[in-house]
Amino acid sequence: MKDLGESLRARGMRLTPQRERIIDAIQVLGHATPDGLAVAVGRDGGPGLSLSTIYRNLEALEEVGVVSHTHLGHHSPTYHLFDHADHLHLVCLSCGVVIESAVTTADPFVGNLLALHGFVADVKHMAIHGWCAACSALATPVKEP
Amino acid sequence: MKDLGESLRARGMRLTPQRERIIDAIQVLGHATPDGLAVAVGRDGGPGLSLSTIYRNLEALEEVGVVSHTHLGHHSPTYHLFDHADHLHLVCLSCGVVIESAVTTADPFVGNLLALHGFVADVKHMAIHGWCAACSALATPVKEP
DNA sequence: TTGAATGCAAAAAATTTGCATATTG
DNA sequence: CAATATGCAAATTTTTTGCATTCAA
Repeated sequence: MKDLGESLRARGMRLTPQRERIIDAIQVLGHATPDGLAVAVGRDGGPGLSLSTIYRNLEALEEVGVVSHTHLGHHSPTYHLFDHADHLHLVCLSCGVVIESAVTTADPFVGNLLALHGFVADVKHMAIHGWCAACSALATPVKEP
Repeated sequence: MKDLGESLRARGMRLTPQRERIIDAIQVLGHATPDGLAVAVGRDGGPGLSLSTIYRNLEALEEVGVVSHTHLGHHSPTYHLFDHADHLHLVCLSCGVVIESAVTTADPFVGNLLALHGFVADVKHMAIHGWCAACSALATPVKEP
């Protein structure tokens, strides 16, 4: 990632301490939900951040390309650093575990979609749901998280 | 789909007019969000249904296996008849169009996931995001719906 | 008749917005 | 100094829940 301050300034945005703390927290957490971030940021020594600041900044940072988000399930959009975005997410509907897999795993599928529909797929954006090895062995699929 | 009334009764559930109207509306709409259903059901001649009735029944009907839902995006879980569930959804991040594709399109991908991770994928449950032919031609990807 | 289902209103959760104040560049 | 960000509180939006009443079987 280039210099964060510059990327922001290039767009008329500013580098505030809040933004730095949010990024640090995302880095520590790997995948972070907005209110998971609120909690994490509260633990970094500084004062807590307002939820609205978090929401607004996630949006801003995403625009600048520093973070991106994925939908792991019903509720949670989760954010991660853009650098760390190069994998797709497998979410177990039974136990909720999140597995990361190389994007290349999806290459043949992505190729099919392009060939058949002219559709350029971003497989990373939404998680793939299903059942992990352990849970599918038990063969007792349960409801969604 | 076998007899709906029986499937319900077999589980101690009842076949109410509301449930029939909800199913009819889903059939008409193809893909329906909870409050899209509220509107649609309001147009079928009868009185409107309470939103809570709709939510509760979608859950009930899903348990019985009559309908299932998919996440097309941030917000909307969308419901369809189980019969109509045999395709995966491609959602354009730019124009929002929803394309349906055969599940077999994903077979190689699903096979990879099973081989690499022992993960049994349900590719239908979450939509695949990306850019449709028209929008990717314009090469101006925009934000999420 | 009796337990399941409905409707309404109130409660929760998750985001978004308005606005005065503080801060960055 | 000017314009962007912040914090707080209030407004939205979406879904869930409690409870008295109604209705299917």
